[in-house]
Amino acid sequence: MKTDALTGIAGILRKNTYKMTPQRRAVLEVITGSHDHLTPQAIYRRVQKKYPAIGLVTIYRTLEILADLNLVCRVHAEDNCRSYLMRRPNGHHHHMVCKSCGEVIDITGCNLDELEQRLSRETGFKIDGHLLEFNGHCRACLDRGENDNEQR
Amino acid sequence: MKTDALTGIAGILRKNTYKMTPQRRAVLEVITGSHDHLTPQAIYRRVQKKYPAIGLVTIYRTLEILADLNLVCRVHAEDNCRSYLMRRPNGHHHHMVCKSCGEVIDITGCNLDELEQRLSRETGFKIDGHLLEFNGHCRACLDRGENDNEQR
DNA sequence: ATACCAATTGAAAATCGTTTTCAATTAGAA
DNA sequence: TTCTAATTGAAAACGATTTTCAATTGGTAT
Repeated sequence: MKTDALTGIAGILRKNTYKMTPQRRAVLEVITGSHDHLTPQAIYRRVQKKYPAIGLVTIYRTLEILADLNLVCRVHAEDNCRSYLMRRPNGHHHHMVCKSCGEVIDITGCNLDELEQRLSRETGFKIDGHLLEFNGHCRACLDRGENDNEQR
Repeated sequence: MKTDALTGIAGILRKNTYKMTPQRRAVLEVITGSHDHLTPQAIYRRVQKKYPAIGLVTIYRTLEILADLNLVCRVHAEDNCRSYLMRRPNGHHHHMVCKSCGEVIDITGCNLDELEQRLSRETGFKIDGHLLEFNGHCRACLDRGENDNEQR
């Protein structure tokens, strides 16, 4: 499964004149292996365990490419404006983020279309899109006290 | 009207052991006078026209206080994670931002409660809040070509 | 297998936004 | 007017991100 996904991604990269390198593979493994949203720094630290020579710049560059190709999502939390997540559903979706552990749940089917249409009609705005994220605490964190600190 | 609002704010500041200074008044005049969301830099540039000696640090410090007192809103847009806006409706609301001119329209009544309740029920999450913003182009910009560049 | 070229890499420096430090100034209560 | 705590601006510190550049490497063509 993991290998399949990565070779698939390798193909997508090649199609766009990008190359699959061990560094990029390591970054992808970290992102794929996490259900949390991770900052570039967090990804860096994790990748270093498997690939100590990697540079932080490479993380940034890889993330930029992956985001351009829509392979990863960039999450905008209130506190932390930049972290990344493997793109799981293919279509339009949003995220619900646990403030304690960083767990992210995908949400498909936001019912904002009718609101958008109403707003458009009332204000004359042409609405291109929206940014929607829910934040709170997941069941597991609630159960064990929910007072954990933010993960970085 | 302008003077009234500012003296009202002066009172709120005093109640919280803050002082009303010419610098803070200048910042407030800029924010009050704009219907766009403004970055600290943008506010700085505008305030400088009336008050050239002001320091950028003062802008940051003033914004922090005003946001703490809930007198201004901090807006998180996709591109720009930090800009400020006079707080207009008092309760829960969101913004619709024009990508061309920066015009902001307040939206009260997002119908997300039922979605939140459903998600909560289905996933066990305790949802604290959400981040919602619409972006697009306002009527005026559409009419005159809509190709303007981003404002900073 | 080999050669080749464009893409990629890491280190260091540059840049940007933001925060901290500090000594001098100022608002506003007494 | 006096006094004190709050405020100010400059400079330095800081952290995140980007740019520059010479050296390396992936993958296609041979």
